[in-house]
Amino acid sequence: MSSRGFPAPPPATVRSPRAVQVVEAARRLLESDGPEALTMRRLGDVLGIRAPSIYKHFPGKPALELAMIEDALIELGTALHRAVAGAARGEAVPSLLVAYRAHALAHPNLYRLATGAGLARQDMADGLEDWAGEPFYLATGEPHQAQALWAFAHGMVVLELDDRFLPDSDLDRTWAAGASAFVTAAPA
Amino acid sequence: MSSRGFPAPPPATVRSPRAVQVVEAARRLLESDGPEALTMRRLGDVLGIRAPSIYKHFPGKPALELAMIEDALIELGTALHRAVAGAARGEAVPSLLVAYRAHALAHPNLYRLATGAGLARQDMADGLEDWAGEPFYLATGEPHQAQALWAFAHGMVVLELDDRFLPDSDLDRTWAAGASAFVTAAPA
DNA sequence: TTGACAAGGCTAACGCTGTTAGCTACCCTG
DNA sequence: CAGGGTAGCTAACAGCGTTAGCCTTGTCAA
Repeated sequence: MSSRGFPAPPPATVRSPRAVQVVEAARRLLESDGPEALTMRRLGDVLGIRAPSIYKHFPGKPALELAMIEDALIELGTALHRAVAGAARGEAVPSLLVAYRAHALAHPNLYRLATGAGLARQDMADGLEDWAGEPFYLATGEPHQAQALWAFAHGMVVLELDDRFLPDSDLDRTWAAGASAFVTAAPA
Repeated sequence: MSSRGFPAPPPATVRSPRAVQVVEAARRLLESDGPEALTMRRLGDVLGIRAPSIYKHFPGKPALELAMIEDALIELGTALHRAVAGAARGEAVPSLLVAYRAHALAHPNLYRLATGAGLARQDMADGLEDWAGEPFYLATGEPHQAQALWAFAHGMVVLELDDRFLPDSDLDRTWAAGASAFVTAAPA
């Protein structure tokens, strides 16, 4: 638990100082210029290095992406845990959804990277994904409700990021509709 | 409406006979060998053709993917319209969700292609996306409920396809939890 | 002081990707 | 029989992730 009022994330994978710099540069590149800009050669340019030298710090691009995803999950999990820990009684679900949406929309490219297909989940720090998803269980108190609420939040975010809703949609109301659905359906 | 009991899809883009063959081959390749196998050269091999010759039929890979996505949306929309049209009173939402899940899991790679980021939506046949999403409005009777239900279904499918749920999850129950949440929250 | 070794950079190159340019052969129409 | 469209071809380009092999620098022990 600790003084922050919610459980600490599992220990992150250790990284050399230079590896930390590489991840930071990769993240800036991804967030500012989009996923197609995250290229070993362009990342090398940012670092003042040739692309093959990056392989001195990470065995390949997937490993580098995994490091970025670990950071992203820690930050997202922290935001979600804080949201439910600080919510008034009965307000956990709406508070969680607001935090989820805000965090994802604030880091759209990182969110897409972390939730995209084809990532080597078995190489991720043990328990990190579970810890990041725990707030959904804390807010609903029931595992299937938690999974369903998570699916709703994730679906909303990806559809919103991809501009898949009708142009004049009032998405605040759609999020509210989902929140109230899961609140009224919550077990006693 | 017509005799099928639900509105017909908007007219599809016209394709030359050879273009139809190209799309069919591309679809078989994608469904059987996954997205990384859908390559212009490999597609050419399947067709007994060199990769540059494909450009006689489609201006580029995105246009070819768009054609595949149009087919996918027509099929998905047909399945969803049929599900709500044939559902007993009050059973529209569960019936819709069952059809959505079944269709997506039956064509996982095509579903991912159609719902992935970065597709040129403005080039798609007018009204096709709206028509395919219409069953969600028909099942809920309210636009924000419809969007929220769609987000839940899409989120469930992508999380299920990506194996992001805990290994021993009973996903039938999770789908049921979402269905009942939206049913009990539905307006009078 | 010197030798060994690791860390971290480099160039050259490979096989893959989507794509373009330019050529050629066939077929249908006038 | 000429012209034009259709549909194939080869060669090539730039960019991708990645590997092999080399070299310099710094540290640390003998």
